[in-house]
Amino acid sequence: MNNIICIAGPTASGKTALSIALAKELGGEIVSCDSMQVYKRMDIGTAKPTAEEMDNIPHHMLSVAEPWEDFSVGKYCDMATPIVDDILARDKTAIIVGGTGLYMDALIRGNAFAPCPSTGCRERLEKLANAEGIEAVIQQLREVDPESAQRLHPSDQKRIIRAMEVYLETGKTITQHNLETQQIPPRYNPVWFALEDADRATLYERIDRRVEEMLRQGLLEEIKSLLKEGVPEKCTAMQAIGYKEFVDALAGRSSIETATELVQQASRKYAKRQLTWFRRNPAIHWLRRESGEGTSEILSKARQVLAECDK
RNA sequence: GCCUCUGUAGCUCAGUAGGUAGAGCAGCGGACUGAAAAUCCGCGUGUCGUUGGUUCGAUUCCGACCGGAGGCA
Repeated sequence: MNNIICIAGPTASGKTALSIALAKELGGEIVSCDSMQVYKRMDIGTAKPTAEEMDNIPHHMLSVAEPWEDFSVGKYCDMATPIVDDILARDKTAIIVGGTGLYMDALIRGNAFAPCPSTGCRERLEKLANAEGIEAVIQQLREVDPESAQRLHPSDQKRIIRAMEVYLETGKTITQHNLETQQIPPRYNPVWFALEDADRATLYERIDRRVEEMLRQGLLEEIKSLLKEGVPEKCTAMQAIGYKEFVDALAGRSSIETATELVQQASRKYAKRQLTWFRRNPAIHWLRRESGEGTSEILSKARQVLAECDK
């Protein structure tokens, strides 16, 4: 009997509904795996489940950080791992659900991340890149970690700086670090699910409708009050889809209509990237939603897979 | 009714002095090890409005027709 279940899938694919239905059936608890639902007071735009939807099923890792905090995969794993262990210790099923593939993989594999101390090292590298161009950082990286310098695209400034930072902070190259973490066997062995629509257009329609629904539920008010309490416009949380675009509109840099379309479009692209991430996970059982199918059909498909796994 | 402009990718538009065409956006595919709802890479998907004519060859030149915009009546 496997007592960890992962539910992945693109945005607006029905992960929340499935996870709660499964939790009721199995006596499980839900661990959210979403890089934006961790922030407090960002409820509507991140599509957090409401108290009514949760229906008394325990939910973890929702609203655990302040919007101005810099959250990260590392923090997520540090917080979520003991929660999962506790659920298992109480002999209940842990249902890990969310759309942030990096976080989910890291939690399951028990990744040890290269430390990220705030010694100003990253800032210095960023300054160098801005002043002399990223080529200067690539040059440094090439000397200590030629594999990374070769592997990373010259335009991918973020990863180039990160690679150099890891070396400067730890004395070990990120190449070596990655190699070592790959050797470690996964911490957990879950049953993997991911949701997918038979027809991409159906997903896109659902995304469009959901953005409109968020506006009706008061997304603009939510954003206004975050700004009012002093959450900086450029912090990580405000980079979330549905926030950055409406921040621009509220500041008069675009219209609400334009922002709405941008949010819908960004969500479509995001859904595509999520699917790309999950597709390369061979352990995933894909729950394919044919047109017109709802949560009950998906739930019974999941049930079948679980029965197979129990044999 | 007449005159002028216009019709090329899903959208906005280039272009071919006649040799079946290319940009941006959209879309599709991929990468991803402490910002990941972030960041980055790759890929043109086409009855060139329709139909005749000229031509070895027409999206390109000529005619007619159809659709759109404007002007004169």
